[in-house]
Amino acid sequence: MRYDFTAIEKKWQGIWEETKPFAAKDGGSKPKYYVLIEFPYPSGDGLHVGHPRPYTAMDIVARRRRKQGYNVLFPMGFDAFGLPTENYAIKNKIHPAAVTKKNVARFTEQCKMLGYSFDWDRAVDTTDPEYYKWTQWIFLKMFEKGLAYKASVPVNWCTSCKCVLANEEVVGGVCERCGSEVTRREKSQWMLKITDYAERLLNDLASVEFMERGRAQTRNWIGRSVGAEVDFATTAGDTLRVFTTRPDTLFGATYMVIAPEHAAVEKWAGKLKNLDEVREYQKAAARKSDFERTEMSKEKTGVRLLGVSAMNPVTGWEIPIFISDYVLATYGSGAIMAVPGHDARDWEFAKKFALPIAEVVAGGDVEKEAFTDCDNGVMVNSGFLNGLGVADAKTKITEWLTDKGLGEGKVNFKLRDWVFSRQRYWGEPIPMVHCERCGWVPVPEGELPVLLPDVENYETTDEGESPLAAMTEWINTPCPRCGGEAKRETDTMPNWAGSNWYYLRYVDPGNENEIASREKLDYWTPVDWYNGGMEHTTLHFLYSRFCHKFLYDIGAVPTPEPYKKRTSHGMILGEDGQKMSKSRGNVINPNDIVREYGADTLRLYIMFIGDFEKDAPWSSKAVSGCKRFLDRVWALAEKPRLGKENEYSEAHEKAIHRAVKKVGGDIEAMKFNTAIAALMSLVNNFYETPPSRGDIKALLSLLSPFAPHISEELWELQGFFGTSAAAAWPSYDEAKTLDDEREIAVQIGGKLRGTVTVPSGSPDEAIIAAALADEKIARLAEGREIARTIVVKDKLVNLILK
RNA sequence: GCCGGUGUGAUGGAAUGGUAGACGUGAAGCACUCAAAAUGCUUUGCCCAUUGGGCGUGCCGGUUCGAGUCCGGCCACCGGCACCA
Repeated sequence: MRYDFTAIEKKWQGIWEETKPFAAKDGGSKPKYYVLIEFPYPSGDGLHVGHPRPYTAMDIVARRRRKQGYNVLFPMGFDAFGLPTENYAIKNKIHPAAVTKKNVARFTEQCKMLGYSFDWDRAVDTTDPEYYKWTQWIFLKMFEKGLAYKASVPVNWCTSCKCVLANEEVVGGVCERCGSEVTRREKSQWMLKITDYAERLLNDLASVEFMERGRAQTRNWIGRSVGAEVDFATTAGDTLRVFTTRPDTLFGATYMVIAPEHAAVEKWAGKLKNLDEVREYQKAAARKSDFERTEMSKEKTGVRLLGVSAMNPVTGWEIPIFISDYVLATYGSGAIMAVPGHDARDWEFAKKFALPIAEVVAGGDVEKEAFTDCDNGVMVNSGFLNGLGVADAKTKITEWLTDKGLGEGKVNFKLRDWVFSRQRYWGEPIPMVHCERCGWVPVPEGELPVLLPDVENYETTDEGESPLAAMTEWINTPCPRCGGEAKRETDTMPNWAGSNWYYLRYVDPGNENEIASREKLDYWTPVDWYNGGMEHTTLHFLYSRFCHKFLYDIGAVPTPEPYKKRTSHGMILGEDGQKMSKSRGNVINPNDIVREYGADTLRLYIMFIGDFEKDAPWSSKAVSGCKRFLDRVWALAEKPRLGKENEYSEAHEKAIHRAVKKVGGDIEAMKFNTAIAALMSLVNNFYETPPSRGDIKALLSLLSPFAPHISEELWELQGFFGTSAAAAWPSYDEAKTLDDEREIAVQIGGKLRGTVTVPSGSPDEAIIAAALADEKIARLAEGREIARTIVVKDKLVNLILK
């Protein structure tokens, strides 16, 4: 009989649909294990061949865990709010909810086609009001705790999406989603105080198992720096506060620079003798896009404020103040003390404006260039700091500043608060009401969810207002506090809002009274293993950790971190080695592969394709290698075999024990490619010496997480007990993985000169004797004294000759 | 510039400091076949050669009996951050 993958896969998918063998039970005697993949955005294009990589990987983990006796939760859902759906709806004049429904149905069907063991009864959809009710509830709680606030801030505005973007969504000066230009706009926006959690998000990363690449990326993004704030008195009679990481160089501060937007300019306007010039510079800076402003190669510009100057608190010098766009308004206090002797940017600026450059750490030549690499230097020209090392000087000056009330130690972060408003339709309404009398008032919890109303037009207005702004009867609502006239917030949440907490909902998806019951959260959380894309490290992954920590603080969840272990996969590239895209015409559709080779072959190939963490180009040719492997398995296992079901043949016992060890270990290390290679080797062995019934059973049990349909079919054909999915993962005996005899490499002076075969575990002397007994080795060693021998048990002997 | 990662046959990629190139693709050959496909088996890093030997993991050094692996210094590519004081 031929391997009819189409019929087999259809048959088993039908059985799984009906008997739900992968449904997770809340509680029980087995240990729990929560496996999570990032739920997809159900786009109109359907599943991309990139999706099956993480899905298959985690399906393998989930299926293996079940075989190991765990109670496994492996859920799936849809992150369905978002722009593409909205744009599609606008273009085709369909309601986004209808588009979403269709896309979700298609994704679901495709996942089922690939045989994933998701617990479909727990599927969530972020656009379901019963779901977003809780997304809104979390927002209300954040508002209650002062973590959600409305502020007028300069925001990133995507000119094409007509929408505000979070900093995380701007990549290289353009919109992460559409690649269009991003400009600055001042807008009143809901903000989330993620900065309050910066320290914890950074520190607690230590308790998450995560690759170094991801940790480093998170560290960069949070951007913690330690320094001090210092107050400089000014001739305007006030003080100017700066942040510096180098308080030790305070004696070298010869001028100050403030950002063009700094409030002090307005405050001092009356005193400035060159106000016109200053205004001109401010205007020019405002015109520039962020991207232009931050271009490094650009020459420094600035204007000196005439009429106001500052005083260096330690030297007593009167020092000039400049405005320049190399100082950012949004970091620290928007002002710096410039130490041209020890900062490259300040040095460049000082040279251009002919400002004095003071050396305060010995060792460089500050006239030639800034001496910045001076952590081990010694302080000079620095009064009471002279002779101290840089580190000691930092401590001493910070103490001194604190004593005198001139400043204090301070930690700053690059991380900014999260802009949480979007001027779009297809998102969760922000459950807030604005009342002239009471200000911003939260919608009472009992009135959640605030439903998205049906509107005629989904397009953002040209003024940048949400389509909801045109819905007067929806907008006008009594103030929940005073009952007076009030208006609803018309902005919606960004599409990250729903994905912040979805893993909590899977635990208890039908709960009408809370996010999830405490009992179920206690049982299932934290997520044991979470796999997702590297591109979400500073977006979804960071956001959801923040959200989770907040929920922990208000007692809504039992753990401070949502995920125990995080892994990431590489991209599947086109055959040309380029990113797959419609415009390049190098897109592989999983449906085509399933039709031609079957789901099991696709699953196997996508795992065999290469190192899971690295990008890998698709190869149409190489797919057939995996199909060939399954054909070979089929041909072996469809025949009746001799022997007992639960015994291995003598010929293959060792190979099987080895394969069990290798495949299991490789799955844990996400080295699926070598796990499959080990299975292929085992099958190659079976072709050399026919396997027994028990040998076949072991092979199918190991293969079952990778290629579940064919494994199940052959399992049934062989009449083995139960199903391959439910059968226990085979155990191995270390002693049985070892050969009786070992081939020992014989080196002379470190160079391989031959091999000898000795019994396993032979003592060193026996190995040396065997090596010297070898004809070739004996010849090479003849007449020369052996100065030294190195023996690596069961592996190698190295003879050092004089 | 800072942080992180990667560099191995024609090719995707394997190798806890211990026989480099597992497994797969591709290629070549043999068997089966009228023939082809499919399948099965064999070979396949480079160079010289008769046994055999030399050279090989981006480059240059070092440590070691022994280095793809560890250390120092470079080069290239990829990713993140980037005038963050």
